Amino acid sequence: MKAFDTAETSFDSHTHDHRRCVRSALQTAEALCQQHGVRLTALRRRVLELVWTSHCPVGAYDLLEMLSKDQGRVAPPTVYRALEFLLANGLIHRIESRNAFVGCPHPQEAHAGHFLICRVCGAAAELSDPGIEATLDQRAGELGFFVEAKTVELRGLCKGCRARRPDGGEQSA
Amino acid sequence: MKAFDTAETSFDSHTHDHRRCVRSALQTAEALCQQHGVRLTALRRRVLELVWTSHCPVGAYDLLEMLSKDQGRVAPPTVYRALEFLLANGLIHRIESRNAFVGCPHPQEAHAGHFLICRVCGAAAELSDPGIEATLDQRAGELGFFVEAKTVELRGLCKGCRARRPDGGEQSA
DNA sequence: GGCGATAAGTTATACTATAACATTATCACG
DNA sequence: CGTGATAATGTTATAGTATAACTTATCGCC
Repeated sequence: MKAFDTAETSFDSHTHDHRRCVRSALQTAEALCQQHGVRLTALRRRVLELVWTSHCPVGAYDLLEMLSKDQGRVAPPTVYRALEFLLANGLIHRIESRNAFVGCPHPQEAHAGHFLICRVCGAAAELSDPGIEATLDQRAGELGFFVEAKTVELRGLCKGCRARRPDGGEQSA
Repeated sequence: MKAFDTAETSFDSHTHDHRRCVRSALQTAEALCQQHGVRLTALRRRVLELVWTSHCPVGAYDLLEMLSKDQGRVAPPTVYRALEFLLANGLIHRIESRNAFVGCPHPQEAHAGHFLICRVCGAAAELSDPGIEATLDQRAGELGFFVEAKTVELRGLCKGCRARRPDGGEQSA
């Protein structure tokens, strides 16, 4: 597996052309679902698009509200089922420490998502680092533990937010 | 920092003398709170003791129910406030992927908790591995990210549960 | 004993997630 | 086509997790 990260695009939401992210994500999703013989229905596609509105993890009830703007009234299971599908097919990741969801930028390759999450701008950047994987797997292995799923979430300040407010978000004195 | 893990004691709840774990945790907590000039009140102490009933992460509402057995009726803020205190003082950890809490076996040293969580027996073992820390910090650092908090949770099968049911918990055929 | 600060009690409510069952859409096959 | 199996969505209700806001009690200190 090759190293991979999205810190540049994720923590730079203001300047990069985010529509490209979205378009690309949807295209990849279409192709991948086709290839796997699963159905990216209009609803699922729309939820994926909504998750991709930004690089910030978005909550299920936020999605619910956004969805309600299109369709009329929407109930929780609708969005949770779409999320379940997207998770199962690796198109999004769940951020456990926020109860929220974020688009996966490289769903082609099966992988656990490792995240840097900025507490100021809220963006989540995905890492995929063979070093991290290897270290974790090795340590678990030594203890006889068989790993099925990994959650790695680092919270703090991204480069940009650090530069803008070195104190980390307090009002400036 | 030295390497550290609790896989033996955590994944071996049936055979080890768990009362010793509890007693030791409470003693350490007393000492530490004294030392830091914070108050381990009867309530907080009791909640810590309840969290330590086992090596399995326990939910806030489970604690609520247990507490109600002692005291009469107890409302959520009571237990959440105690948990908040215990978290702030490093006496317990929060397991994000379960919305649950587990006692910290070495609260003397400030550290992020890294966990192995068995999906069969439910126990959570804490790792503290300089290698993991270093790898994560380094990778974040390269991307200009300042890490304030880490969540590392590996879910799967512990050694014992693997031996008992290689399939991982399905009914045997 | 009175005062300020910290902790706990109380009530209400917000947020997150799923169970269970009814209905509709899709697709393979005859 | 039609029809029946399967998958997807709609609907209603409820379970599970967490916090806001305000009141009362307790502690430590002068």
